[in-house]
Amino acid sequence: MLSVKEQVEIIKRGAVEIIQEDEIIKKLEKSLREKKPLRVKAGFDPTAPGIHLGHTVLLNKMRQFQDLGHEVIFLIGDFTGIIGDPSGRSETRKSLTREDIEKNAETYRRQVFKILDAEKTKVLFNSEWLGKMSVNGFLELGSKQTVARMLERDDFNKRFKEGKDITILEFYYPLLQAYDSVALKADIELGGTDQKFNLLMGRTIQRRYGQDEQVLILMPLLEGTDGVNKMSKSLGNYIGINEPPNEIFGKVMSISDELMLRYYDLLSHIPLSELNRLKEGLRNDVIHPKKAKEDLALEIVERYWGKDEAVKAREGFEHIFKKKGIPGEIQEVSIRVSDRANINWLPQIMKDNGLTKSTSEARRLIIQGGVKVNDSTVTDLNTKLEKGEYIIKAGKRKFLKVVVVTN
RNA sequence: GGGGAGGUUCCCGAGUGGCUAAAGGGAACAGACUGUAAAUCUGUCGCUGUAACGGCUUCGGAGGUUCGAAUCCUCCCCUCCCCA
Repeated sequence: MLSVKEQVEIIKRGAVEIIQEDEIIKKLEKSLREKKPLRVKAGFDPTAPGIHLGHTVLLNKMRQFQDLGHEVIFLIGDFTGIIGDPSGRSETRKSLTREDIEKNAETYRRQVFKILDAEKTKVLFNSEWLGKMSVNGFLELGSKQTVARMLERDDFNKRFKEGKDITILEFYYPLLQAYDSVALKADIELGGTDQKFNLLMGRTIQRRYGQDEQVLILMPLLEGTDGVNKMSKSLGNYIGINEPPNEIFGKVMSISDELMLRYYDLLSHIPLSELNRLKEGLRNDVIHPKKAKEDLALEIVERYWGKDEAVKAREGFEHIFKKKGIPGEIQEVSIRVSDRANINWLPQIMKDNGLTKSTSEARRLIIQGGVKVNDSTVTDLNTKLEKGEYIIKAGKRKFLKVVVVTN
């Protein structure tokens, strides 16, 4: 095991804030002395099983703890998920069934272990203890915190001042989450900066239950591909680690230069010295931003798909956009003209195969010059594809290979 | 419990009887320019092969008035504000 000093250095990299730094040193010292790993907790929502790069910031940190020999707990907040998170507006709270949660958890595991060490990861569900909590226990938990303290949380405070609804249930959320730390006797909890209040609550509640307080390690939130909002599936600005290599590559290439630096900071594993050299190079125009972005895209794809796929993705990208070619592997459909009227009408084909949502949209795209068949721009709305093979290009990145047969 | 405001197309937000598929902005998409970046400019942005000054669907929900309703009436659902 590494020395305390070395460990702290690794733990601190990338973290926005550590509460409290001297406590983690003490905990690490004790752990080293007693040869007892620290219990590191990180909670995940059971609703969205698609892991994207935003999640990986946290997961990477978890992995580092594993590599340092500590015990990492991947906590799935299934109990809270069943109730449905009340924060936010009247979004339909889909209460998840037991099976849903199991299924999601399974999907989670599969993806998460691309980053975490499966052998060393303990996956737990908080329904295990929250589900068994008695009313007495629940009330006791409620007695551990005051309303005034609760109202310190930004969004509560704001809503309270504006006279907006805050349900009692919402007050219980941070408490339940905090109780997880009690149940787990967590030494450390990892989370995004947006979770600061909730994680702090964990410390308070642990103290009230007579436990040592967990140390908080707050990780930055990764912006999505729009460069503004945090990466999330609902905003559609995410890059999922399960997406095909060329998709990931393409999405990374499409981010702004500014955002690229941010991604380098949060996602790249290259040594700090190298990173600094890169930034310097970009500043002095010695390194072309596109090259830097390619390297980043390559690194990210490689991490989740391996070197071969990453190189292939880059080649595919070059091929399509630099040489204006078409990708090596594209979706292929075959159409039988006699099956249905208009089945070979271009807008219909585009709609049927998901290139556009409607024939109207397809028509617009054609009118705007955004559709190519076999490399030549289509101008005729009445185009029908007769017997043969065609490559349709719709917009910048949608391709379809169509084989038309007559009967 | 009493009084008041409001629910409009992906989002914000105009619109108070026909000229409204519905202003404006944002997002998104396409084209130009590029490094498929950003910025900028231009265009598109409900569906529908008689693609059209056509038809159909849309303005919280259900009915009604009218030649005609997002706009008026009735009932219902929901949100917010003030007072208690």
